Amino acid sequence: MLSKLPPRERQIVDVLYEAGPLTSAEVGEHLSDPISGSAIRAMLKRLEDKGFVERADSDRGYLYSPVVPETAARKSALSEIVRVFFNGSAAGAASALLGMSDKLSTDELSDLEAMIAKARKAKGAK
Amino acid sequence: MLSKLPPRERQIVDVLYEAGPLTSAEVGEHLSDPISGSAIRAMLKRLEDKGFVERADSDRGYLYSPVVPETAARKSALSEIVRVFFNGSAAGAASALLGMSDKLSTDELSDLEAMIAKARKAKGAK
DNA sequence: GCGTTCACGCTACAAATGTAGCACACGCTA
DNA sequence: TAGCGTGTGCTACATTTGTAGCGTGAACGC
Repeated sequence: MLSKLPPRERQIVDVLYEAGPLTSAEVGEHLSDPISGSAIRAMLKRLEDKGFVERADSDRGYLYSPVVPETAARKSALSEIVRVFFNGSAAGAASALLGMSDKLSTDELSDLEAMIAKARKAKGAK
Repeated sequence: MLSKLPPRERQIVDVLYEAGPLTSAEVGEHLSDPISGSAIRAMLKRLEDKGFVERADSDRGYLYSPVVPETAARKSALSEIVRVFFNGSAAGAASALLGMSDKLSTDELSDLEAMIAKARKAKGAK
């Protein structure tokens, strides 16, 4: 689980999820507070040893990417928040999300309504 | 920010958010993998020094609680996830939340629909 | 008054983390 | 070939974490 990672390492895998496969140098660029290249490489190695990231050869050097599929990581992260901050209520979290950002497009709102309709339907069917 | 905390300390503040003000002993009870009482107290002290938790006297001993208001912590945590896993789209995250849990009550669904309607309205007004 | 039981804090210490520096290998170019 | 620039890894080291043990003082029961 990602939540077992120390802050810096967590930050590294985060940028990996955020910006896809990256070289160690690119990871550094995406970091808000920069550290030396060798420091990053050391982190990456530790993460690799722990099994959180994997790397592949490329003409530009090694490309690192997270091992845990993004969908699983998402789910895990969301569950965590729902449990800790919303008393287990996914709907509460969703609601907070809606209230948080005022920059939702009409399309997005429609999509959400569709999701809700679907959920309701599934419920009825059951 | 909570994301700067090491895993164990993070875990401690999490139970504090989850279960409100607690004594150090109670924190231990809420921990999935138990550790010694003095270990917990040491953590709590560090968290206090760092300014993440505060404590108040009570007849049953000190009661610890997070310093950062829960609403702020929620928002911060959600933003984090939205940025890392959903490319900045809050709607995407909300959608994932809906899809994740099949145990949403009709009431909750209605609430969400109301939120959406409100968001749409605000958008139109703007 | 005396032994217990809590609730705490302090000290100590092993392990993990965060970081930098140095050295090496490879591909290019003057 | 000698001299760069790049991309890597290894080693070392200070700091931080994670954890337990011991000592102390207050509260409680006998």
